[in-house]
Amino acid sequence: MDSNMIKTRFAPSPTGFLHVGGARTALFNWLYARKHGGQFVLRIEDTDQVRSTAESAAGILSDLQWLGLNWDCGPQPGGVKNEYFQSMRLDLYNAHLDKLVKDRRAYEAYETPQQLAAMRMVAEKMKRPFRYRRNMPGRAERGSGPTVLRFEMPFETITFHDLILGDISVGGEEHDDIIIRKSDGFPTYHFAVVVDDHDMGITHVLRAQEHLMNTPKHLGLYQALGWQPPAHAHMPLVFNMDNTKMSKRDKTKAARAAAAAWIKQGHTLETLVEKSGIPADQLKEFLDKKTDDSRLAAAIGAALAVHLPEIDVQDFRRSGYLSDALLNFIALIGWSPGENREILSREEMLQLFSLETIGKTSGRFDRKKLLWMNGEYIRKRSIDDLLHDLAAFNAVTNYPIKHATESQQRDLLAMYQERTGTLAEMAENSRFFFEEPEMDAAAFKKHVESGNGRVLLQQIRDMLDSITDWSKDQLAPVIEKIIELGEKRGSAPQTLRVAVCGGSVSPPLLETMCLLGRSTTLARIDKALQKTG
RNA sequence: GCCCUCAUCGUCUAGAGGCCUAGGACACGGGCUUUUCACGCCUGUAACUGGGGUUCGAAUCCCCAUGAGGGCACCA
Repeated sequence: MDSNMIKTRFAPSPTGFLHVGGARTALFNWLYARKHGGQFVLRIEDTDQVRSTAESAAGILSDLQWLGLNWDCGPQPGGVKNEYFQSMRLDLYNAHLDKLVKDRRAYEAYETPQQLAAMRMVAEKMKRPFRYRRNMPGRAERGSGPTVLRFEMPFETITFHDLILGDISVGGEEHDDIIIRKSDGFPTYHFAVVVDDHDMGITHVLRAQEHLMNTPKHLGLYQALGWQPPAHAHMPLVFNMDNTKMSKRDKTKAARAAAAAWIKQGHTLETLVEKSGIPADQLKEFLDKKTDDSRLAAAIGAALAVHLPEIDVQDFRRSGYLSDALLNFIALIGWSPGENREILSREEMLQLFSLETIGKTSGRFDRKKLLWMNGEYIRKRSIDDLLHDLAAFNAVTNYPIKHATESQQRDLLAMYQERTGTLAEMAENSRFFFEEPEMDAAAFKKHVESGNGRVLLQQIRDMLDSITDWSKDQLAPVIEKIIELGEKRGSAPQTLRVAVCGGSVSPPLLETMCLLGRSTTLARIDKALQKTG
């Protein structure tokens, strides 16, 4: 192995789903490693015993796989915990912890959380920042509280060169002696990252700017352990359009608002319990903001047919975004390939990517642009590729298109490719192919009931009925004739469309009726005729 | 409160002292095309946060102000 080989990592904590921000961090690390023929490591930072779950780790792996961000070292999808889970590396951390204690760089501290809170309060009253230091007065006595290990930070200015932001300096008086081993015996994040990044030979740490102020702490640890630190690069953050942080709370907030609006309309809580399938007590807790479970938010959103903002990678997948489009869009927040390039394949991204072209300013997540880009991807893609995308989409959703045959799916993809922004939009709009549509009353009134709609429809029915071979070739000339029917060009096809599709919008009638088949088409026309009585 | 970072159209961005009358894309407006909805094509509106320097010349360099964001946990 080349000792100069570049090695990056993505190190999520398994306390929830993979967030788009995390996906971007993973992407940039992946790009950097792949571009330079290096390695990309995936490490699960599960040192928080309370919040970490195996389920969440598995979800992160599958989201990364969906995005196509493959890793060279890391957990095995579907496998048991291996050495890329921090909870499996306690011996290693303890060995280095012991060494720091022996070197007198780490020491025990005994304050209770309450005592620490009180100390912070005092500092705040004095309008001074609270810094825990070994030589500070009033430290708790041994045995008086839980035992943690703290690292004695040097009292000196720490300067480092960030590959994106340039030189960053933090004065000695700003540091404090961070906890490196918690009272439960687990290392804290700060300690575990340093040990692991060193142990795994990570050469470049590319992470979000929210970690910028952690870097001096980590550098202090590297120095104390006698290790060469990796290069650091802090990327700009991504926000919502209103400049708020993108978080799962956006989903719960939207769901609560929808529920409140529903109840305000005069509906009862019980009907919501029924519609959403959420037990009453859980629903109440959620609405009272006692829990932030995004699953409940999703159930409420589905029950009330309101769209919740996508935040996690799987939200975007369920909404019918293609992984390539999502990746492309995410890459362009904070990075510009130059030359006015925007739509980029993975290969092109790899070719154009560099740390120098990553910007410094934080960006906003413009869903409208993502929607446009997703449409571009759908339009440019082959039906074969779209079929794969659709399969991945169907695996996590439950629209009727899920149960369609491959040939039907192909036909639908061909029909909707030019007129849909997402697979979910297509799945929703194509419902009428599979189930009897609920008639759009306004459209029915306008195009079928009023004027000579009924007469036109009867005429159309007769013309269609005479077709023996229900094929595109036979249907095409008939549709041409239908277009000319009636006094206003185009009004007859609308009458037919409403009768057959249940609304005034559908793909072109030729393809639509072809896929629908003769008997269904005629039956729906008959039903519409009957309805006009 | 303290520390750190950032600052070009509504949004993502190009721009490394003269190529800037500031370019591209999304969004928005107008038009063409059209069996609906879209797609597509043409076209328009729209920005260098403010103030001081430096320089023959500043969106670009420096300083200050302002604004925005991040960090200050036994979370990562």
